[in-house]
Amino acid sequence: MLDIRLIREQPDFVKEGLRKVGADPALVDQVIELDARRRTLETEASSLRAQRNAGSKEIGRLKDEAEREARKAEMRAIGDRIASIEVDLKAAEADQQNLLLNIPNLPLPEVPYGADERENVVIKTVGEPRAFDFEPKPHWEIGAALGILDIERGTKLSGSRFYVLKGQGAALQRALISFMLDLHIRKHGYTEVYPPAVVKEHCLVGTGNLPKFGDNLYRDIEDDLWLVPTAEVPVTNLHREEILDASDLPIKYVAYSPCFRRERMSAGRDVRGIKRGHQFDKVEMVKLCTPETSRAELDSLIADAEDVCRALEMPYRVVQMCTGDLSFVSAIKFDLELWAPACGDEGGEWLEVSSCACFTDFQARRAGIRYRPEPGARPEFVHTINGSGLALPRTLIAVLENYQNADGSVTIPEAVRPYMGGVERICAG
RNA sequence: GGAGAGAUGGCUGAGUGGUCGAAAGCGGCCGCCUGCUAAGCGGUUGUGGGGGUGUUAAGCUCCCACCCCGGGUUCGAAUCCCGGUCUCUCCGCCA
Repeated sequence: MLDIRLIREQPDFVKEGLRKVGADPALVDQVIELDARRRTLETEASSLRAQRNAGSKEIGRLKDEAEREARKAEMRAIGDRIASIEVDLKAAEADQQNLLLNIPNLPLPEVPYGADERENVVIKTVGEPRAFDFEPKPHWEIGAALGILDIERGTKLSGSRFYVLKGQGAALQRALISFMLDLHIRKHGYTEVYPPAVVKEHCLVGTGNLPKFGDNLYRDIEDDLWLVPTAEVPVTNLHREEILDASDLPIKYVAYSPCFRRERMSAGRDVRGIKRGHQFDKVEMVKLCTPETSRAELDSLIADAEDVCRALEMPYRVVQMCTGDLSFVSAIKFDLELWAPACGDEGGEWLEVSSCACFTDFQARRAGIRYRPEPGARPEFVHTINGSGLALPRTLIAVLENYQNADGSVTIPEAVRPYMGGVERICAG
């Protein structure tokens, strides 16, 4: 959510930002209009309440019965006026809030301008795709042949976009999760969190998934709860409606969680293999920090995510999103992509395994996460940052495809072997 | 799932219709005092919104809302009534 004061005081600046991300700048004028109406009603209601408060206090002191009754009638009339203004005021507040919740974040000045994903910028590419002396197979063939991936039975259980990992396949995924968690906890200084995978609506409003993107979420209507699409949601909301001490910042959390997405908008896309499922696992890093440090904290979070790619010894690249491809909540965003040599239509594909972004105070304002810069100072909103470290099925895909051997076996990356009980390769049978 | 108790400021905890944004204590901050520390003394200490003044600053000032949330009664609600959420205790069930 944008600061209404910023919109009010620098409407042209906000419009320019909205234009860059492809949003309608007219939203600014709409919000300003609603805000003016809201403030008029607010002023009116508050002065009437002041009158009633003063009048009511007086009634308490009056002794003359007739005088009291006269005063009561007067106050009753004011009360009626207040009630009717309050109806309008509540509506105005709701309208304004509603509109504000649907306005995207503004891009940082450094974000390259572009209309859509075609104008994203590859920042760097690390590692060389391996030269195969045989035709590399896609992961769904490798997995099926090794008996570690069963897409048919996943579909039998739960429908399309579900799969089952078995034996060493399941073990490998579990090993990757443990490996990543330990790396971030021990080497990068994150605190591990195990959050609920089911949350209340306000958490999703806090992170910006609602009200706009509800159709990508699974929901339990019975208890009015939602399945999380990422651990970002519960972890960011950990400190919702809190005022943190400046000395507590930055807060660095890493969480493993299952993620659930309906993927209705991507029907027909990525149908082959396990690249895009309704349920997947992810290790997610979340930071809360001061505005002054957020840009540097984003860079270090990206470095932490990259460290996973490096440790797994697979080619990867970092892509910066242009203004037109930023998400609703991001002010700046970088994707990490692992190379998968046999995915895609023609000989390999970069798989998005992490999306690292700074949300400035956009989420913090929605979730009410503040900090006190100095003892006694006015609270300010923190900046939130997050990124995967990394997303699981895709990392698994990359391992299977990059580390496959001519005989159909898959070598386990060295860094993961301790988490696989020392197993060095997965073989058929 | 059944029965009961409760939810007040950073914390503990008073307050049952007006003078309560809320006693007291603790903690925090500022100052005084004191070889140092501790103790002591004085002051101060919630959040949000709106108006005025001011350079769309700092500051000053006035008002409103908030005692879990949402309704209701009343001239007036932390206080009374209804609904909800959460916590605790006991019973049942259970990985």
